[in-house]
Amino acid sequence: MVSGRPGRPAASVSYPAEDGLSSREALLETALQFFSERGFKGTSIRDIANALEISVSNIYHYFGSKEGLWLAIMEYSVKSLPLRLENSLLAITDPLERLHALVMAHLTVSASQQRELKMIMLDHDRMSAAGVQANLDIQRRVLAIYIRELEALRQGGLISTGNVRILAFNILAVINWQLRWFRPDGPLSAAEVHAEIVKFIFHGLSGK
Amino acid sequence: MVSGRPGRPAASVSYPAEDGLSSREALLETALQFFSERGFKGTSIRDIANALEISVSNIYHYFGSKEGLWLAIMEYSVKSLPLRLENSLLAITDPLERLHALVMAHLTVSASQQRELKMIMLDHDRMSAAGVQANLDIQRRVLAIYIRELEALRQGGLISTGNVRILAFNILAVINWQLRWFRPDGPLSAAEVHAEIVKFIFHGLSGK
DNA sequence: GTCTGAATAGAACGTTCGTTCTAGAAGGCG
DNA sequence: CGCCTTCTAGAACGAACGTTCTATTCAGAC
Repeated sequence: MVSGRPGRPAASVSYPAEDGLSSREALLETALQFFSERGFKGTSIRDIANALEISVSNIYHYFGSKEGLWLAIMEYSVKSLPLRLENSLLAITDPLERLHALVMAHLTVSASQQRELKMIMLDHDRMSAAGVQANLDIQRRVLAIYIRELEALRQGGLISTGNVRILAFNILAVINWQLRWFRPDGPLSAAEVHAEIVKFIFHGLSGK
Repeated sequence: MVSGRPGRPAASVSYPAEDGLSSREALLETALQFFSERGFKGTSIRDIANALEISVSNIYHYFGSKEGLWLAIMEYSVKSLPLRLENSLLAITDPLERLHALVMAHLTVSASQQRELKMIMLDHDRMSAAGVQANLDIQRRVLAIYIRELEALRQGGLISTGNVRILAFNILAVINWQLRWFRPDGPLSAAEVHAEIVKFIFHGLSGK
């Protein structure tokens, strides 16, 4: 024995984490904060470990690698996005109502998982194949859902567009862009922003 | 003298650059390509130098630092964006026509400087204060132009919105998002995409 | 009580990073 | 020609990076 205090924390003081989080949970939470603010390349594992005042060994113990940590965050959150969007459509048949429900569900998830969704939007960092592939896969599946719903609208004569794909990108644009500029602690409420976005998607500048 | 081939290239072969670009111009072009694809943090100066098969010393000779190279690209391109947008409005008085001209000008610049504008949109890389400040400054000035024009529309009773700021963000969303997904060499023409975007901004899903 | 495995610390490794330093080659000018 | 500035190469440096390794402590099973 040399010195220091390795091994489990002394039980009396809740050591590494704020609150009652386990080390693993604290790592996920802290990594999420850093990744969503500074991206994958912009965040070092020492940043994360130092913020929690623990050793970097913990990251390798729990997640194997830096990318494993990224994928673990994706796993418990963002990965479910396509399914959650599909679920919002289950009981609805009217095409316009379906799209409205889809957008609302998307905005709701955005509000509750702003940082997680920001992570997959910063795709210009290059992580190794598996990581970037997981990101792209989720984005593709979400895009496919929107295209499918818009195509139904178009065939029903409810919208007139030359290209549903461009339309889908435009809708995703306003939803995803909001992740960049909206501040939950700012002057605007999430409900207010969501209402404006929905209005813009369905009627553009001209309002309702 | 040891070996190798330092000094100016042998005049017969146009050495470092493809085509007739000077070393400085070739560096700007190559750096632009890397920065727009992989961001500031994701691009190393050795990436850039190796792609041109020259030494990293050139970057320090011409630009002083990695960030100086970034700022030089901004200087000769993106920095003029706010002015170019203002110029598009000079002869127009009708508020709706002004906004239309603004959007068209913005899309035109986007088409000719897609990579440059992408650079300032990847703001999640953290470069030192001066660099990130220049980025934010440009984005703020563009936002201010849109807000000013939308406010004029609102006061003229031509649009009904609860918040022109959100509206401005929504318009910037579709314009900037297009930088991410549009591929000039893809199946869609720029004109086609621009027309759809304008239609979406002014009328949303419902089309014209 | 002893053993085993999970959890943690801290040093160390090899690589890559941005940058600096030293020096050589070419061009312009007298 | 000789001189000075510009341009270029390449080695080297210190810091930071992701990762590995070794060692230690605690909790629980027996």
